[in-house]
Amino acid sequence: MARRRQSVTIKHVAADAGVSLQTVSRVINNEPNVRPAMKERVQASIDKLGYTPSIAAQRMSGSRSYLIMALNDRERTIADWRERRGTDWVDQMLLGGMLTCAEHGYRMIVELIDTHSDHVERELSAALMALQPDGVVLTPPHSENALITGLLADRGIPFARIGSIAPGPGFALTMGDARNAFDATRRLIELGHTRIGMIAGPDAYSLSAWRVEGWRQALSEAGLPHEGLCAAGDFGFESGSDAARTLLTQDDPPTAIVASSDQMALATLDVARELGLSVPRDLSVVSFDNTPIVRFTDPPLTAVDQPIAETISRAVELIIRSRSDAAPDAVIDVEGSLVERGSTAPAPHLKGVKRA
Amino acid sequence: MARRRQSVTIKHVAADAGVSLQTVSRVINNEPNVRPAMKERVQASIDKLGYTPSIAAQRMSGSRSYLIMALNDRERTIADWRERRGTDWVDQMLLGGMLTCAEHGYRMIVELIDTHSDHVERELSAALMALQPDGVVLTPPHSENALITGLLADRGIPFARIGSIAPGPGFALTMGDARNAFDATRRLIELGHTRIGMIAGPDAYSLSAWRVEGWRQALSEAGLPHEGLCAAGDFGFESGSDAARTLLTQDDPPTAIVASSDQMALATLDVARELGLSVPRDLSVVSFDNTPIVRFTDPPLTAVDQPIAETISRAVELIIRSRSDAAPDAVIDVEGSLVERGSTAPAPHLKGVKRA
DNA sequence: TAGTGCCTTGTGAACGCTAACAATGACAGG
DNA sequence: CCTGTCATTGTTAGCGTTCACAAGGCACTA
Repeated sequence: MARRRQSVTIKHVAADAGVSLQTVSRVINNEPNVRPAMKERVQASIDKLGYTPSIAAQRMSGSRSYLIMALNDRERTIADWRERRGTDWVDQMLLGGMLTCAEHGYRMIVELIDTHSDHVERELSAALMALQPDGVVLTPPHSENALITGLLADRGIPFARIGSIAPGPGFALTMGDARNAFDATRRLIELGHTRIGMIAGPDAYSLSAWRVEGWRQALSEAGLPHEGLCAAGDFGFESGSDAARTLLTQDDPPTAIVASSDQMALATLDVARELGLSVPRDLSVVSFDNTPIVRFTDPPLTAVDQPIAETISRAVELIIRSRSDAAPDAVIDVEGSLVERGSTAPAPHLKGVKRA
Repeated sequence: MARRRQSVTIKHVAADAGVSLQTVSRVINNEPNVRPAMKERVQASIDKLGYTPSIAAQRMSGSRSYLIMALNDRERTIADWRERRGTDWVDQMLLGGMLTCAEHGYRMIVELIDTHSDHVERELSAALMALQPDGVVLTPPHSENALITGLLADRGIPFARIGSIAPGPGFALTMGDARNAFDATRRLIELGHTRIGMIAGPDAYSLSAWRVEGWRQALSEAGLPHEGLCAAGDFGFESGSDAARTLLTQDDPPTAIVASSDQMALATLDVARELGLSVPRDLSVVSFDNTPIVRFTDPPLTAVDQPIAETISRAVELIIRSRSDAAPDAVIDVEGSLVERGSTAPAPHLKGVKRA
């Protein structure tokens, strides 16, 4: 009820140390021209009174807000929540991003915005005004949204596009999706598979396209077919079931499937079981993301490890550092890897497996 | 580089509408005494210019910050991240809390603080000053920390204690841990189990104690023993393995185990496999939390559904509403439930199962 | 008609902090 | 000894918003 003002302000510190406000401000911000003795005296007062600057006031006077805004797709986030899916992105983002922010004295705040909405610009603008972040991390599919990147570039706010390979304004951080899909497919080919299916992600995500591209290229190089072997989902479990069913119930079904997300791979395991196929004996499955869940499935999933947390962490560092350096837009490639578990095996010798 | 001031401020709106700043402010805050015609005119200017208030400035002048701070245990969060565990709390909190905040025009920001540190007060104080949140959500084990609750109560900041049943300052929101543990144990007894083990959480969490209490009470009521059947972990996978091993390698091992977290239940499945025990034939397992992962294990886990997201959501609503109403401290009980899956079955008929 | 009160709008001051500039002092070079 | 330069500190104004209060308008009453 009682509107409580800031308990200890810079004014109190200044009074206690017997100096001007500005001097205290200088100490707080570690500015160069302060005599060591003075600095020490002020610091003592700060410690004594337990003073911490208010970022609201700092931001007001044109300084940093020490806030990095992570922009996430609202639709997808809500869907994840409703269906009680694991939230691969959100938690990785938070953990990787928040901890890195904290290391540098920053904070991360997650903001949800609909990508497909007509109000993207409006909403983003509002969020920027309200929070005054020093930088923004864009996750797919926002990373590809020209309205968003344009607005941020216009305002001169440093930002990073996660999972986007296209050069352009801001930092682009890719996790090598094409290469990872290529390697995973290549591995399946080495295991003797000749019909290898792909469950792609939604079109709005350019990384979906890159994964499909890697898969297709590996097949081409080996002279294997890809026609009719690709079905698309939305990264979620349900859509994965549909896609897997489509692929596995066709005339000459694949003996291996690369799924563009862990959830869709889980769905593939379910569908396989339903069709009487044993994994990995009759069907090999490789998933993308390698979120914690895949270690505990039956069988544990061979997965492409997409180092999401590390990528976000890198993004945050780039943004924070870009304040001091002149910010050169750059494309950063974070290395992924294939983690082999129990869901992949040599191709079945008996061709044309019958289903239940 | 160029220090960019707020693009559209209240001043621009006032000029555009030809009124004073205060009038615009009144419209923004939906204050009563504004003539409809006036309100409409100002609103038109706001829409036209795409104006959004800066929360920094709002907070500066003593108004709300529209920020709710969620306080999480830093140690545990970092551990979750390092071990690539699923983050049951963080993502549920975010999803439940953030969405509810958004509905009311608020934002949620997650702040990590070490509970065991000597600097709790210091860190919390700093966070409060920096962010000026309108309310705070405390998750275990912070919910039990008198230093934290005391400080918040002193400052008159509304806050909620998640997973704490003790009355005291702030809202207490419990998920009925004791009752849920009781029900789960009761169910195992109905299935004919007579030796039922418990893998408890760490002492710092009072909900650990409540779960143990529920388990013990169910056993007592049925005249079953509990001595030597409880081992403690830290909610994480590794500690769960140790605890499960301790319970299952004793002379007269339990035929059913209630684990205080999904991760520890997963570990129990692993240890059972390692010892040559088949779940649920030789051993029934019930877990706590019901995070998404438990649907996909082998076998799928019977789990106590702790409605974390809903609880956080309730907490946020209480906090937001407490601004207007006089805030009566209250204890809210959110109903949990038992979700039966494949990891529970009637007690094995052959007693004294030998292990490999 | 003047007085009373409410409803509506406007006016300064303040919130906590920093940028820009001014002022002070020390020290070196001429 | 004077002057210029640099390092250090202080002073003023302003960031965008709301609070407390003042002022004006109108309707109704006496």
